[in-house]
Amino acid sequence: MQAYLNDCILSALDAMGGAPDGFSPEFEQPANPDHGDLSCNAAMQLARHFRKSPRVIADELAGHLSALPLDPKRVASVEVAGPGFLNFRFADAHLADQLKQIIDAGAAFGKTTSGTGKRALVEFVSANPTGPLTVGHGRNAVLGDTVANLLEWAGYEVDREYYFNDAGRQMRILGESVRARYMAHVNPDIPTKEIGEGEEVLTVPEPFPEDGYRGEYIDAIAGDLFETHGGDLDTADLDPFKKAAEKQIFADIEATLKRLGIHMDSFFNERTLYETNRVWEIIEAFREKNLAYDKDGAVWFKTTEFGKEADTVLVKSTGEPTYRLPDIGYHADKLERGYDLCIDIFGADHIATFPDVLDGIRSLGYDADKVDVVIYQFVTLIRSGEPVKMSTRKATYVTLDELMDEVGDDVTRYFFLMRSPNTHLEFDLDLAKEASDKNPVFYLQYAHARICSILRKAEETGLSREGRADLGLLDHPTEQALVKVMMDLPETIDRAAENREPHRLSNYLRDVAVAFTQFYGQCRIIGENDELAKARLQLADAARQVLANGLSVLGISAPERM
RNA sequence: GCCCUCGUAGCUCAGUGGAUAGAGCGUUGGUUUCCUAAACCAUGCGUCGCAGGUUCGAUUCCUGCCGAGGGCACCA
Repeated sequence: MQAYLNDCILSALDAMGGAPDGFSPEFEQPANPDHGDLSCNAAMQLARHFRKSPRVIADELAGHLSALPLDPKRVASVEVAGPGFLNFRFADAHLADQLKQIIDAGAAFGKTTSGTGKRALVEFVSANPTGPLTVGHGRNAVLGDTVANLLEWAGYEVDREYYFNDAGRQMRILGESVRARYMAHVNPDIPTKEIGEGEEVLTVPEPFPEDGYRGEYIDAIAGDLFETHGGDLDTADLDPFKKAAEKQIFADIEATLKRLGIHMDSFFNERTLYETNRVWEIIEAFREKNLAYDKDGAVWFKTTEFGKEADTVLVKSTGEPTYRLPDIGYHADKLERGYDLCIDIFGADHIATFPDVLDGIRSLGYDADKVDVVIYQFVTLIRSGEPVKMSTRKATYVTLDELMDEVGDDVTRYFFLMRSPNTHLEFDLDLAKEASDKNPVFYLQYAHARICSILRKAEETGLSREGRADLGLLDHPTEQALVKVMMDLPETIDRAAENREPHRLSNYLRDVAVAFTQFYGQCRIIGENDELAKARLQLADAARQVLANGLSVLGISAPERM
């Protein structure tokens, strides 16, 4: 429709002496229904060009448009309003036609082709296996998975990847923490000590590292080791403890993700980048380009070349690379795998780190424009009106599993998706628990369940929705409003995918549910004459389909009964 | 000090350079012989942080200031 009107306006402009090169009219859906179904601001844009007031230009445009003339099956009216808007009203036949298209597309309605033929990789979660996923990881996980879903609906072929490192300092401390707990299982009389200060004081076995992991899961892993091996494990060797912890924690992480409906296509271990020598090859490449040099026993990256205030370290004097080096290698690897788009989902604390990585891969000759970073702001947990400070190591956190136990899987996903990624998310636990039945997600699901109920009841009364119906009978304002909002699903998905902003879809689905509920409140289906009932049944079924499609993109269930 | 994000209704937040800035929650009142009341209808709620600039037009873009959060390690 917009393409059609675009052409019409351009030919009208030709008749008026032509528009400037490269001009294309802008369209928008007016917020106020009195302003029609689609409005165009061409007259205002061209005020300077024609040296006339927008109002006059709009009148002339409208005149030429009616002389074309406009297809009466699509456009019912065009009028000039406000400072010079051209407001178009769609013909009823057009709406019926759109509804038919929604019905025919069915479960595929909403899919677009903007990414067709392109491959995308979404990297998310990427937590090192040092503890259970927390609420903070939850936002990352749900955001990443939903962005991936959106890209799939926009036509991309999408892979989901989890990047991790099981070799660093954190993992060593993890192993030491488990080992100390294990030693206490073997010898319950082992000397203890106190670590931490104030309210955070914890009594631990003597070998427990000062900054060790305090969570109960550590002791559970140690307990399992003791049950399996008794006291036979050699505590001089840290490796078995680290391995056992990693294995168990990864299993827990995967189980949590599965509960959220998330499946990773691949796990990428940072170690690979060392085994293939890629990181050292990158350093050599940088040296050749005069972007790396030695100083104080470390290898430095000349980030000043890219406008930074200071150079940064690539390899510490201990010989251990900083995160930058493997990250550059990892992104190079992704791009070599042929992806057209690589998306990273990062918390706001990583906001300053990725420019180095992008500069790095760009200077290696890769197309850094294919990398897109989604930054989300932190989740602030509120418990009893107080913010909860979270630390994995101190075990003052709420796990994702606990959250799902409290509020349910669908609410958890929806909560993380209902706000823009770049706003701080205030998560009031008490509110989420106590008032969970007031969560908007239920409103969407309820609308879906209600339609399913109507469809069941219609079937019982022998009313069929199969076959041809006269959709032109749907002329009630609430029916037309519903069709109009349903038509927007593909564009909403496209925009949400393009901007990596799932909340656009959450908000949209609420609009659909509202439009359906208003229709439901004013129009009956069962009990009307057969022709009208059938048309309305198909309309309701289409609304059900739109809700179901949208919810599936969000990864939220669409129940048939509630 | 420098960088990033945010500042919109009592609260939590939407808002594509456009017309009278929206929704949920909360407030108050009403609605059920009727396809799900987990609902609907009505109701009030605003110096869009402040000041400039660009524009026919700015909550939206630019600059400065104020405020909140995050980041500025040989941590990730």
